[in-house]
Amino acid sequence: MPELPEVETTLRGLAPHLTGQQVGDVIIRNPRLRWPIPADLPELLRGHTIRRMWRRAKYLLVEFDHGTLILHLGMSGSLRILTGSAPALPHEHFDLLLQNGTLMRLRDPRRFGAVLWHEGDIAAHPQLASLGPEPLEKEFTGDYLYAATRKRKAAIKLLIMDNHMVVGVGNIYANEALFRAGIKPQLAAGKLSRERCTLLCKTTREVLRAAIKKGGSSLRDYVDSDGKQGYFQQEYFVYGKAGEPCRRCGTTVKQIRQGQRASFYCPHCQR
DNA sequence: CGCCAGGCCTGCACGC
DNA sequence: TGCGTGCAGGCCTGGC
Repeated sequence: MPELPEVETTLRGLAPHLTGQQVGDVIIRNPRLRWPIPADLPELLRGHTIRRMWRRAKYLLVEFDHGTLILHLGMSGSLRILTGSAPALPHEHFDLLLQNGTLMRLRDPRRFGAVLWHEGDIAAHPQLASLGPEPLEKEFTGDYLYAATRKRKAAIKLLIMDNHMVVGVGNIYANEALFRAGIKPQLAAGKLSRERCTLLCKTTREVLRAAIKKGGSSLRDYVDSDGKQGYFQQEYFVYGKAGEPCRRCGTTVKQIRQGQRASFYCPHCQR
């Protein structure tokens, strides 16, 4: 279930293997992801060179001279590098073969992910055009968050998970960032002071950075690994801890539902 | 067996 | 009218 740190780690793992390489072939075993994988992708990519790989929100972008391959891991997707001819296992829907024998393989049991092709300005792509700032870039500041949440009655947790507000903050890290900031997830976003916005901005970056750092240490297993990527086994303060004592104060961690998703918080530490 | 997990798009209802 | 906002539904399968 990739959140931004997993996507970033995937990017860092893939980029050295793919950048500068020429595509030999594309294999689509099952095109039925969130949107169909374009059937003409093999013809589009064969012989073309990967110029650059980068990330916007949770979209992985593989740039060619004539367009961009957009990859999204959805909820259960993972990408890994293989060499030689590895037989495909169930749920391994898509391969990008390079002329040097390297193979990038997409596995996505739940098929919420996506493989798309876009020609022209990638920033104009419908899926990318209306995204908010990257949480780890300098545009995401306390002042920005403060301004963007004024008069908003929605719960702060829902808003920091909203890609128009800031991208890449999934359920786990939203819960953890709010705990670290001492902010109750149900609090109406518009009621946050500027100071608390600044703090939340800071803790959001902290939890994401810490997770990326953890992910980096598992990168050595990237090639020819068994492919089990999953979450980095990080110690969470509140996520998944309903009924357990808060690690900070001992109060029982509560679980509620917001926007059909589980929220966890400490009623004592978070106000 | 049924339910839940999760990202994120789409569509609906509402109010200014 | 049109937009921003706030909800809810839907897509999937593995694991409990």
